[in-house]
This record gives sequence, C-alpha cells and structure tokens, in this order.
Amino acid sequence: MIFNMKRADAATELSVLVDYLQGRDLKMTRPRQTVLEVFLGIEAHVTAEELYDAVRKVDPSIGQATVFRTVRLLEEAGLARSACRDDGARSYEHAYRHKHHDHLVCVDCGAIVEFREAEIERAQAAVYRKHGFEATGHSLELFGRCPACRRKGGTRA
Amino acid sequence: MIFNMKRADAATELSVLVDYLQGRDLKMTRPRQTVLEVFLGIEAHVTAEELYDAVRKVDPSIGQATVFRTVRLLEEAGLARSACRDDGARSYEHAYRHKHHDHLVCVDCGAIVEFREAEIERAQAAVYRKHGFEATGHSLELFGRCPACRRKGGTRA
DNA sequence: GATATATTGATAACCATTATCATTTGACGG
DNA sequence: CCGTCAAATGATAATGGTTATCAATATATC
Repeated sequence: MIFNMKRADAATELSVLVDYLQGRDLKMTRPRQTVLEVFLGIEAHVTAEELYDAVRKVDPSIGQATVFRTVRLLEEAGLARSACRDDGARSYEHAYRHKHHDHLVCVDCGAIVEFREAEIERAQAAVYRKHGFEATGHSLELFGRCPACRRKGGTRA
Repeated sequence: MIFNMKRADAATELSVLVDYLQGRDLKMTRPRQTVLEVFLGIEAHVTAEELYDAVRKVDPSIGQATVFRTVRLLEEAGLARSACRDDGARSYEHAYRHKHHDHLVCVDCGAIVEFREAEIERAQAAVYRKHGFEATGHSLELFGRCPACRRKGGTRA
C-alpha cells in the first residue's frame, strides 16, 4: 500500500522504489516513503545525518538508523548515488533521470558545481580500452577555489 | 641527528622530511624515520593501519598513534599523497618524485593501475577555466573489471 | 482480520581516526 | 658531555560516522 503523496512529481521515483521492493520480500512503509520524499525535496548533496535532520522535521518519530538504512536502499534501487567525500563522510545525490556528471568543489566555501565534459568521458573510455578494463563507473572531483572565494580570499587564507 | 639508514635511496626523502621539520620547531626522531623507511619500502597504497602493521614488524615499540601522526606529517611534507577510498578508508601512496597520476581500480580483485592521460588533464583545465575556478587538485578513479577478472568471472559473479 | 515476516526505533557496538596526558626524547647551549 | 626545555611518544580514552542487535510494531497476503 502506498501512502498519500506530498510531491506530485515524486510519483515515478516512488514507483521505482516500489518496483525494487517487489519480488525481494521487501515492504513499502511510511518511514521509507517519508525518507524518499524528503530526499527528493533536497536539491543538493546530503549526508545521511543531514537527511536525518531534515526527516526529523517532517516526522520526529523516524529514527536515525532507519534513515541510514533507507538511503542505502535508495542507492540500491537506483534512486540515489553516493560518493565518499574527501573528509570521509558519504554524501548522496539524486540519481533517477539525472544524467551522469562530475563535480567541481570549492575548497574554501564547499560550493559544488556539477559539470559534464564529453572530452573527459571520451578520454576515459580510451584509458579503459588501453588497459583492457571493462568500465563500471568512475568518480571525478576537481578541487579548486570558486570565483567568489578567489575575490575574497586573495591568494589564500 | 639522523639515525642509521637502511635504504640508501631513502636519503633524499629523508632530507626532504628533515628540511620540512627544520624551522618549524619539529624534531627528527627514530619513530618518524622508521615510519618513513617502512612507508618508502611499500610500493602500494596503504592505509595508516596497514602501515602500522608493517612498522610494528620492524619496531614493535612504535605506537599506532605515532604512525597515524607521522603519515599525516609525511603528507604535509610532500612525501605522501592521500585519498579517501570509496569504502571511507584513507590510503597513502608515495608522492616524492612521483609524477601525478590517476587510478584504474578493478572492482573485483582490487588491483590498481596507475595511468596518466594528457587528454584528461587538458580537458580538466578547460573545465576550471570555464567556471572561473582556480585549480588546486583533483581526484579521479576509474572503476572497472581488469582483464584477468573479466576472463575468470565472465559477465560477473 | 489473522498470520508470518519484514521493519522499526533505541541502544550498543564498531571502525578508523584524533585528542589527552604523563613520560620520554631530541636539540641546543654551555 | 650534561642540563634544560619543548616537542614527541605511547597508552588510553574519546570521537564521529556508520552498522548490528533485538524486542516491539507494521505490512502484505490469505
């Protein structure tokens, strides 16, 4: 049974999750739906703990463990993509109907710019070929100082 | 005072460390030299804990905290480079007189191939320029299946 | 509805890493 | 060489993010 929906456009993501649960003896629950909806409402990279904070505001009865479990579930279902940040924390972003992209990260303010560069993708394919590897995915982060921080900070604080 | 050297070719790295310590009121110590030598003797990516295991075999009196502290020191001194692996653990590799490179990682056996691709570097520079960022570094990992595992595993276990 | 089973929330456990702190050690000046 | 003093050490406790445990609860199916 699927619970009331808050966000109309979450319908497809919800059905993706339901489909994933089907046939695995997994169940659709209110906490899972709430976590999904809150996650979909955040257009940024969040850690499980940040997501937990947001979920709590909607339903304080939902526990931290459930958020951690559910966000992993979302990743398995293809609704979220995760990456380990350089500080060791794992962050999640939307994955459903979101094209692949890489990240440009400001080392001063933490701002994240998403970009796609065909040139890079092509060159990566060449590397795979050259070494006889079968590609399964990649992670690319460019670190630097964003325009705003360059103006503010001068050479660097 | 610098202690007996075991590896003749560690001389330059040692002097880099000594130079770094100089003028910062930091001291050269036997544990630091031992950690450096053991680290230099390992031609692979190691976590601080793996390095600790190796150091212990040489000098069991050296504590874990010292290895963690020293490997960070080596990174600051430019002798090591670290990256957060996808499983969240931080791994270190040699950095002195080692050209920048990226990694091709086998998701089945964990094998790591280092590569350099001028094309990718060029394209990255273009991304920085396009967004007005000042580059400070990047991390690129290509995940895939190595030739050996492709032969063995077929489509995938 | 009743039933079987997955899920939940609270809590404890976990792991890699860092902080604390009394003791030891190295660098420097005599 | 020896004394002095700050830095470094090792043992341990603490931390932060994440996962496991487990009795109570909620869900899908009949």
